[in-house]
Amino acid sequence: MLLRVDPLSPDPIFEQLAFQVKGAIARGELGPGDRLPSVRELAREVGVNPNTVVRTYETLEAERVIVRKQGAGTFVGGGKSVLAEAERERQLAELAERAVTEAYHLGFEAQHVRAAIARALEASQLASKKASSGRRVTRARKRS
Amino acid sequence: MLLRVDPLSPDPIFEQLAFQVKGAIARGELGPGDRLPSVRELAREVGVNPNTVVRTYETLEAERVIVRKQGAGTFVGGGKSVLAEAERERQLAELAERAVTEAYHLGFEAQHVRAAIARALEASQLASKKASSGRRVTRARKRS
Amino acid sequence: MLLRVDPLSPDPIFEQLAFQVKGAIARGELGPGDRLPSVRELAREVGVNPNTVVRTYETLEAERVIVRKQGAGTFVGGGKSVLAEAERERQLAELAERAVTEAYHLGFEAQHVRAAIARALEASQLASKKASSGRRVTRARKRS
Amino acid sequence: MLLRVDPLSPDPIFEQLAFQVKGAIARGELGPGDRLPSVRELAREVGVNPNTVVRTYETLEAERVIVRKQGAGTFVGGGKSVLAEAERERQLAELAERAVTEAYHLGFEAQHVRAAIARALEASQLASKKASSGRRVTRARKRS
DNA sequence: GTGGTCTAGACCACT
DNA sequence: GTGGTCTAGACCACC
Repeated sequence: MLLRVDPLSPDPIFEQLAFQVKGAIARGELGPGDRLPSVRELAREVGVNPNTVVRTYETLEAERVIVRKQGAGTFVGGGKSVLAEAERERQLAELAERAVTEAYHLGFEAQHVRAAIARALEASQLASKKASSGRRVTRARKRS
Repeated sequence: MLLRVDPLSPDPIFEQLAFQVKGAIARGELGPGDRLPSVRELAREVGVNPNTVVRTYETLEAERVIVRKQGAGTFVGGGKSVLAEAERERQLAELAERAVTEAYHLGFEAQHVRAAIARALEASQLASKKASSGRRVTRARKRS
Repeated sequence: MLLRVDPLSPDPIFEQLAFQVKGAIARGELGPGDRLPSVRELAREVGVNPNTVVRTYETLEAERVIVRKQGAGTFVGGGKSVLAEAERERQLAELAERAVTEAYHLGFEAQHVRAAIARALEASQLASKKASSGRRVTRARKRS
Repeated sequence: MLLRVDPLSPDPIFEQLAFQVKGAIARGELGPGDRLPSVRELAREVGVNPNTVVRTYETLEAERVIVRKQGAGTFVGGGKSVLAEAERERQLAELAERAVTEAYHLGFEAQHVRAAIARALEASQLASKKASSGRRVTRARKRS
């Protein structure tokens, strides 16, 4: 897994890292049980303060994306959302509305939005019907 | 137009308000030339400091969504994006990737994401082929 | 970098400061990645309220001239315009017309305007064909 | 003379009008002694409050561009700047620096700036060596 | 330490 | 009346 930070981005570093980890999982590059780098290791790799990596892992753990085990390390979680069905639906609707509103103000039309979403889905695990087997194939390829 | 703020949200108040204005425009509830509430009026309505509303309007003006005219009021702008094509495409791709990644971690699959986007598009101006006439129809309906 | 404000100017303080920062960048005294004074430091130096400096930095960030990074500082941005070609041309034509009209009413003739523009170009990064190397030379000189 | 205001412009209306009058003079469409519309007439033509036109004429009179004569009307002035030589030079240098700095941040190079200035000069009275005769020719043509 | 947000309240400029 | 600017001072988030 290769993470990098863009020092010219307005987004906080810990958020950039957290989003990249979530993206790697969504693309199948990382799966349940996979071990993440230690705080010190990752901090050295991307050249940031260890505190910032700690913040990244705290954020991801709060979202149940990863689990940190004392003395053992940090691992990708099972991927099950712990939210109630209604809350999940609400968040999905909200992020969809957010995307559509922003796209509207960028001057795009419905077809462009659908195409962009299709491309993003294609790049993710969500493209294939059988997500779990698809993920393993991807990872096997990367390791060969 | 009815705006409200959630004081418990991690998003700043001025951004909550700005997004709601952008949403109202995207849904066609507000169109080019329409007048927004005065700074003091909106501040009173939602119970925040006038400076916070000023901040909201500043943000929206910087994005070319509205224009503020001293002594006259604040109005919805023309709506044309002034960004280069490459930048617009980049922002569209980024917001699509973001939406898909978040949806994945909420446990949704491709079909759910497409459906949510479809619903959001339906609620927006982007649903109809002829956006400008669509807006007028929507507003006419509200008045009948 | 030495900034100062003229309290008697009709231009607002935050704009005076913003223009001086843009000028320093255009002259090559500041380049991509360089750090600007902290909000509190600059506020103390020029004798204004920190909020006014925040306003300056917000304005410059909205124009993509600088980036503000919470906890880290404020830095000069990459410098690439994200505006569409047509918009850039429109703004260039407008500022040229404005300059020429003002010069006319000051009683100057074409040759004076061309000479003044030539002098201003000479003092900027735009004088040399290779802008990026030119900047480094300028800064190296300042340090010797 | 045809003046118009852009309600979507962020510039104050009185400034838009004042700049257009100065532009018409710089282009030779108006010359010394020519009569400007009355306040009420101009206010009706462009559809603004008479107070705004009063403000426009006050601004132009303060800059010695026009003269208002009680009961007679408002006329274009002689065009002589009343500023000291040093102050005129300072203002010319400042407006040139302003234009160059803005052009730099729009991503233009020296040649583009020179070309834009050349085009603006061409559209103005400053293009011809003999400004006064050139102006009269232009006006004669318009009236024929 | 850095920037980010918000309140409170003043005074000015424009229509 | 409208928006525009500035000060003062508080508290929070990030590194």
